[in-house]
Amino acid sequence: MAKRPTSFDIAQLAGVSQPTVSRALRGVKSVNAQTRARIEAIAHSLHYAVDKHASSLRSQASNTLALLFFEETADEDATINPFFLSMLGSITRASARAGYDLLISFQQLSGDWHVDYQDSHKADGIILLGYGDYEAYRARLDHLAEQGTHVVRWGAVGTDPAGITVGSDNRGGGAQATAHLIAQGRRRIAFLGSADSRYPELEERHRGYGDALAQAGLVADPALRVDAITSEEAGVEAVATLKARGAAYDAIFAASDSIAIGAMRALAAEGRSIPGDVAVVGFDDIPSASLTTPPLSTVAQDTRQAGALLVSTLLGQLRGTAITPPPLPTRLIARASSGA
Amino acid sequence: MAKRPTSFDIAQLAGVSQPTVSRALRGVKSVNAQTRARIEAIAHSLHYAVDKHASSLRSQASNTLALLFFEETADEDATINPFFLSMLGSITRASARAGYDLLISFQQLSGDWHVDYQDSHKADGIILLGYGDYEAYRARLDHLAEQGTHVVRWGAVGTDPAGITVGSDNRGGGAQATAHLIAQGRRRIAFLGSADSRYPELEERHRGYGDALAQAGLVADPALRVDAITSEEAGVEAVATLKARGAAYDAIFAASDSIAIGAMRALAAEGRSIPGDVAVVGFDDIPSASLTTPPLSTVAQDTRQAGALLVSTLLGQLRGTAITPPPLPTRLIARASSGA
DNA sequence: AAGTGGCGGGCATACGTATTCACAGGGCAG
DNA sequence: CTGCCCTGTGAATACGTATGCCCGCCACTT
Repeated sequence: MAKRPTSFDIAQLAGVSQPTVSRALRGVKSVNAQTRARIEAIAHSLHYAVDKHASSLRSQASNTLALLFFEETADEDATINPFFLSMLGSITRASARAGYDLLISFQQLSGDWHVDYQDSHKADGIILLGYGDYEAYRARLDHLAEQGTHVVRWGAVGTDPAGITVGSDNRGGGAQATAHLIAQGRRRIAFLGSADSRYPELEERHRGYGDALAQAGLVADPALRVDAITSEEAGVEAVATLKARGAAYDAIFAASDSIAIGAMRALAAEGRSIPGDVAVVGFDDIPSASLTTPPLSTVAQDTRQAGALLVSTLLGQLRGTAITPPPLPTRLIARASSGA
Repeated sequence: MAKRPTSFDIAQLAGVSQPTVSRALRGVKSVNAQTRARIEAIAHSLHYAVDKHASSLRSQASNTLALLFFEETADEDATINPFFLSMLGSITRASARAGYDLLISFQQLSGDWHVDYQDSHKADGIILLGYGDYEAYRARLDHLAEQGTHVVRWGAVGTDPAGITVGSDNRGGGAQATAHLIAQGRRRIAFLGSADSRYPELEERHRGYGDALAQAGLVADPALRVDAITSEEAGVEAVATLKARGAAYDAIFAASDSIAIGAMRALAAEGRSIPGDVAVVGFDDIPSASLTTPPLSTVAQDTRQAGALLVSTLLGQLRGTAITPPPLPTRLIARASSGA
């Protein structure tokens, strides 16, 4: 009574053998419908649940996915990028819906996560989340690929050199944001982000920025491009850099909301009005974006779809039907910061 | 070469038996130091990692914890309470530090999560997170307790009738917030939350509110207490309710930041200035709190400690040294919304 | 009447590790 | 010199499930 029931117990009560119980509960069709029903009834009444470890050991499949968040630093209170956090929900749900458990962990780019999950059979597949210097872990990704480990990343579709990547249409989103600013009559639009290939999604957003400028017959002024990697501090510094350069600008397209929020704070400190003096558009639509003063216009990524797509792509890989899905469309959300 | 190495492979290479490998890698002291060193070297060079499922099956311990977020609704885009999300980091880290993997999932209060984890051996212990009608899942908690499942909840310490609970000093925090408002010269302080025993943490915060009023020789006016369960909508409605009642008030203590943010929005819509007409204090210090206009004063819970404490308490239970830790201290963060 | 296929299900075994027991050899006290 | 304990290690086995293989039976062909 105190012990957990096993498939043998069920078998005995049902008057069949243990393998039949196993087959019945997993829906193998070679089991007679009546027999199955009887077994299921007994299993249910005993609160029987398949022992996950025994099952995984035998079948060599853990029915588990791992979600790895990458952090730039080992800092304990480093807050995870809110955008990735917002994908947590949809990933969790999509994973559950597919019948997979989800392991979660935070990793440094430099750690040896690439060994842990593969070799211990903890998970059948891995989802990687986090901006970060791509080159820094490319070697590890390649290593995983060699081993046949299944990995999906959220990143810049079609640009990443290795592995399967799911992502938004960053270039299109960058163009949307920039075109929107142009439509508001802005002409001197600064780009706060990175055109560096180590950050492919930011690079793509910068390309979109260039696309929109070109479309409007404008020329991108190098003096208006400032490097900034996703964080509020980076946004603050970027605005300081613009000031130091003496650059004149009437709008900012920030490659992420975090940068945008930092930039807005810095602008306010400089006494420049938003959107009067400077219109601002961000990227990601994190929850805080609607609470800033003024509320931040931004390019929303479809996080709900994103999670589902990450999981389904990964499962496709597991089943051998690997596909690289097309980029997800983005959506411009015009709030007050861009003067809409 | 293509196959994962097993402990037998290591054993063969080291010229010992498989059990010795098992012992060596787990640090059992009966293994000769030289032998151990040799085994470890070989294991490392082969990228060997213990198969989690085989290990768990044999030892009957999964070395895994489960983190369950409770949601009120089955709504797909329901956003998780940001406060709980902020504990994710510290829980994840604390769990990893203790050598445990962490499974995560979202559950409806009404689901049958109480069966899944216990009976399938997925996890050695469970961490429950989420406000919610306590009565609704009390039966399930009791059920788990009977089975000897190890569970820890984040909640109201000492008030919850069953199971081990870790939580902040909600009563003290409520008093801090209220006393702060009184110190700002406010006398008609509304409480937006719940004094209902189904939400013990909110009830405790209300008690603290009462404590502070009494301390100042003030009397709690029932007309100033409005029910609101953690959400921005609830905050909006609560302010509407106050207006409908024609209640006069010069301050609001909201039992959570979400409520406070909703309330501030409603106040702004009514044309009342913050903190001029109404001072506002929230609870939780969610990330958005510093971005509102004006920035929201609030009572911060120590989420970092919280995660560590949840995990260590749970592990204590597993080891049979169960203790109920004292409530964590809270900290008042005075921002502009309270007129500081 | 003798094949011929399914269908349903039992038997044996494998998955990779941890643990119990037994045991060899050496040191040491009697 | 004998018995005894201690240190290290090997042999055997258990954990609970999934799966390959085989077999008995019945319904149909020819």
